[in-house]
Amino acid sequence: MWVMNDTKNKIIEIAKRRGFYWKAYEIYGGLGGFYDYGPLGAQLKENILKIWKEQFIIHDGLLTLDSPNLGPEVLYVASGHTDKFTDYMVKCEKCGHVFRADELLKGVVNEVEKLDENGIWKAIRDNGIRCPDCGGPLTPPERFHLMFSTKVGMDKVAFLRPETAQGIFVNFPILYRLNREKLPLGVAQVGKGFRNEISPRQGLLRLREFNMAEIELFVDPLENFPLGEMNEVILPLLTNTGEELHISAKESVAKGIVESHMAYYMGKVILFLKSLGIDMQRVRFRQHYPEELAHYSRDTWDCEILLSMGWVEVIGISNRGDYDLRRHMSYSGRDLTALRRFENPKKIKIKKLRPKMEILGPIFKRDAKKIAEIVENMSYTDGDIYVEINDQKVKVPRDAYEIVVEEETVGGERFIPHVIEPSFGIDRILYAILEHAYYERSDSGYKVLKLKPKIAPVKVAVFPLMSKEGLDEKAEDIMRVLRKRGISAYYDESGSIGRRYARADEVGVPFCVTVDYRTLEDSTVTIRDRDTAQQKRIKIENLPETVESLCREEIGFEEL
RNA sequence: GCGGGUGUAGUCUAGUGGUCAGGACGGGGGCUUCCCAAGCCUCUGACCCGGGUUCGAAUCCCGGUACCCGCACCA
Repeated sequence: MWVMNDTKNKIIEIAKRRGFYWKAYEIYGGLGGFYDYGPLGAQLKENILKIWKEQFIIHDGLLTLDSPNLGPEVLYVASGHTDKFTDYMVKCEKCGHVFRADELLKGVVNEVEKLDENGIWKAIRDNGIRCPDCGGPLTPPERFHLMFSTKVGMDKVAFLRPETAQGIFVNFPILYRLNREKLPLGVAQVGKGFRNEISPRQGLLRLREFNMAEIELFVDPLENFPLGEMNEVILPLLTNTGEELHISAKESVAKGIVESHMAYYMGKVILFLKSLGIDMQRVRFRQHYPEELAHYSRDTWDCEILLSMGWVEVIGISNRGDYDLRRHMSYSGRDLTALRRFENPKKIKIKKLRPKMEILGPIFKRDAKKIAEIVENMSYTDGDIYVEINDQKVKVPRDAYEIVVEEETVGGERFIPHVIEPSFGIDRILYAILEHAYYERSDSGYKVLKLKPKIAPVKVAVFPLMSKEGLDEKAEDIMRVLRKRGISAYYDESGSIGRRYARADEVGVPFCVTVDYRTLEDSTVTIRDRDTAQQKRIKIENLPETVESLCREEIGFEEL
């Protein structure tokens, strides 16, 4: 374990020294759970997100949404977060241990979740509950809010979003229309989330402000999702019954282990992580135990990556059912349903009431028209009808209407879509990439980040073998040409050539170009591959193109 | 939030109640016979913050803050 922990410390050291990330606000002593991304880290994050957007948004034609970080109180009341995100904590006065009050009262009091602060305190005293560790007396409960709150304007309570998802749910009707009223409808949002963690730890792994990329896939629960290209992707599964399986996505659905939409995304996640350079031997999907599920979730599979501190959740795929839309419907009063179209529109015969005006008229005079309207819209009935009009109940006799049978065509039925939510912790993924990319060369012990060219923050370093006799100017020219092609490049003439290679390796620069004396004779340069330290010589005029295809991973270095 | 530990240049670290806080690596400049962190010269730069004890505190004490480990928490 200490060996593994060592890796973590080395990553932290490089991250700070070379500019990937570091604790925020350090000159004021720092602030727990907040980090700055430095030049390399910010670029790395951007590259990760670019690939994410390509694979999840563009490839699948999802809609993108960019909604605010702050939301009104009612939004989070409806979502269930104000309830579920507030814990009442009690502390032992003797040994100082802190407990969740609801945990202590479970089994002692019915409907613990309905108790407020006073109710909890009363229940603790009435039942003589004491510290489970040492038997000491407990303090009154204290609220601990896991959402950051603030005021909008003078006094309107608002919360910073703990997930980007709610912004998508409340926009379902618009998005549904923009998708031409078709399901499945996938909406993606990349942005920040905020959670006031009790104790943020482990650097980038537990942040109070973090980067997330979320998809809400609205589906018809009656429809099975075709897995397409994901059919044969092998999923490493750990079920909540403790079963470990390596089976294809297709099989996982066929065996009833994974719901089809979720299986599709699990396949995509595997391909995504592979393209980021994550070691597939250290990836698994772990199914949540029923008691572990979030308040909105019916089933959750966490994608976990093995890091030096153990298995770490980086992506969660949840089946949120119709929880969110149902809640927002009831709190907002808006219709958030979708239409399930029948393959063949159904003809339905319905019995309706048709008022007979010749009878209603004489009885009700002026009110006859209004009463007729009411009767017309009533569901089928027989016998005398009582109708309320002008605050009075009046009797419509049976002979004042007749029963007719009408045929209607029904095109479909309305239902609340279910939501499948793959949610990506970008900061955790970024950290996992660094750990999996890190190694020390066996011969020299030098540190290397074997970042894939696609995500490497810097693609090329250009060196003059010596900074004289025009080699330096030539090298700087080459760097400028590369930059103009949109390739992130830097120039380095400081120190020996070996040191410059080492410096580049440590931050994962995949390719180094060196201008030497032969360059002046035949306009060729050497290009060096980080992972093998091998060099090839190519013409300067071909360099930008070559580097471009290398960085797009269209060709490998060995093919040069 | 609790218990334990830690906090010295960009990084890793030495150190003691009392001269100028030492080293290594890094970084800048220069020299060099220059393709994998070579060498030499030179420069750069630190005692987490606040209070207390003391003639004197980076060192001891208290508080804060941050990190690490454990507990708890982690929708």
